Amino acid sequence: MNPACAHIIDDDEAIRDALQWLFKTRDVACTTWPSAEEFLAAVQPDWGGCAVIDIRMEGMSGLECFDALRARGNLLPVVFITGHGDVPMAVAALKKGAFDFIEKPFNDSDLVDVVVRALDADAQRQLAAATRETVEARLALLTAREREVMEQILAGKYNKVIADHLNISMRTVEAHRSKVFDKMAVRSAVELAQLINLVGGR
Amino acid sequence: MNPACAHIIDDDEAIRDALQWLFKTRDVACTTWPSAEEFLAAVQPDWGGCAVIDIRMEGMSGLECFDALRARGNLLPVVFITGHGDVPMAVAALKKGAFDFIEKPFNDSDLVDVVVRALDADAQRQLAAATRETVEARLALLTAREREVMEQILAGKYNKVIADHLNISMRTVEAHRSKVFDKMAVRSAVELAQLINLVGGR
DNA sequence: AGCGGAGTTGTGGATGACCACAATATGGCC
DNA sequence: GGCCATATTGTGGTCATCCACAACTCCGCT
Repeated sequence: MNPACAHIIDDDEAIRDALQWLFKTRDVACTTWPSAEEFLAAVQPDWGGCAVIDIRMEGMSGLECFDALRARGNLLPVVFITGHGDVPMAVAALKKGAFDFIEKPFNDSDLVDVVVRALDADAQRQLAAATRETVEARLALLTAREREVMEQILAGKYNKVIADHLNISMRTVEAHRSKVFDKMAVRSAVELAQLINLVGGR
Repeated sequence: MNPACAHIIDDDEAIRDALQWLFKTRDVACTTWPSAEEFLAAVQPDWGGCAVIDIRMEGMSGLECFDALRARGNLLPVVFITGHGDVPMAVAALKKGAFDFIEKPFNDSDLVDVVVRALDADAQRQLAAATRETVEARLALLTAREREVMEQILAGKYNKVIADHLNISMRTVEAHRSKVFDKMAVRSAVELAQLINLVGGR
C-alpha cells in the first residue's frame, strides 16, 4: 500500500480527526482506525509506513495490538501515544521494539517529527527486507545438493576437498558450483559470500 | 578488570550498601562509587560488566554520566534506577541505548535479573569486540597499497583487472594479494570476505 | 653511505577454477 | 511410455591463482 503512510489507531473520534488534520497539514499521508481489531483485520504484510497507536482503547489495548502485529511477523514501526502511561509500561514497550512512546498532551510538531523519523526508518527497513527477500528467493531455487556444495564453497574449501567430502567426482562439484553461481546471480565465490552475509550473517 | 562485575553508582550510602549486600548474596560481583565523577575518573575501557546508575545525584546526574561514558566510546550496558523518573526521561534514556530503566522502589529479584541479563549482554558484546579488534589489528598491518588491492579483491575483480585499474603489473598485484592473505591470516578470498563482513560489513 | 621497508616486476611451473559439449542414470509426473 | 528435473561423470581446453626465487627502485632513518 502507501509506502509512507501513518496508520492512526485510536477509539476517540475527536483525536483521530485532529491527528488526521494535523498530518494532512504537514503533508504526511495517513489512514485512521477506530479500533485495534479493525486495523488488524485490514492490515497487510506489504503495508509500509508506521502505526500510531493509543494505548488505552475499548476492546484490544494498544499494547496488545502491538503484540498481535509482531506475532504475525509485521515489523511496522509503532509509535505509542497515551494519556495515562507510566514508566514501566513505557520501558516495556520500548524494550519490545516500539519506535517511540509519547505522553498526552504532546506537542504537534514533536509528534510529526517522530512519525516522519518512523516513516524513514520503515523505508530503510523495507529496502533491506527487499534485498533479503531477493536473496532468499534465489536460495529457494537451489536443490539440496547445490545447497550442500554452496556451504562448502563458503567454508573456503577446494572443489577437490568438497568432492571427497561428498563422495562425488570433482566434475560433479564443478557442475553444482556453476549452477549455484548461476542461480544466485553471482560471478565469484567472493560475491556469493557477500550476498549470503547480507541475509544470514550471524 | 572483572569481566562480570556490576558497577553501582549512587550518592546515597545506604543504597550503595544495600545493593552491595544484595548482589553479594546473589553471587554477583560489584563495585560501588559515591558519584559519577569518581566512577568516570576510574573507569577503564577494558572494564567489563555493567553499570547501575542512580539518575538523581549530587553533581553530575546519572544521565550525564551515561552520556560521558558513551562520549568516550564506552559501551558498558547501563541500568538506570530512579525514584523520581518520568516517562519522557525513561524513553529518552532507552532510545539513547540504556539497557534498562527501573523505578524505585523496585523488587530486589527483578533488579538482579536485569543486572544478570546486562552482564550476559556485555559478555557477548566483549566477545564480538574482541574478534573485531583482532581483525582491525590485522588490517592495521596492511600498507596503503595492500589495502587498495584488498578492496578490489573484495569487489570480486580479477588480478588482471586490478592491475589495469592501479596501473601496475599482474605480478605486483599477486605479490600484494599474497601479502594481504598472509597478514590477514586467511587462505582464500572467501575467508577474507567473511572476516571483513564480521567487522565492517556495511 | 648503508640499511631496511615498501613497491615494483619478472620467470617458470603447479594447481585450481571455469567453460562448452556430451553422456548416463534415476525418479516423479502426465 | 515419454518428458523433465536432478545428479552424476567425462574430455579438452582456457584462464586465474598461488608459489619459490630473484631483482630493481625509491624513500626514510641512522
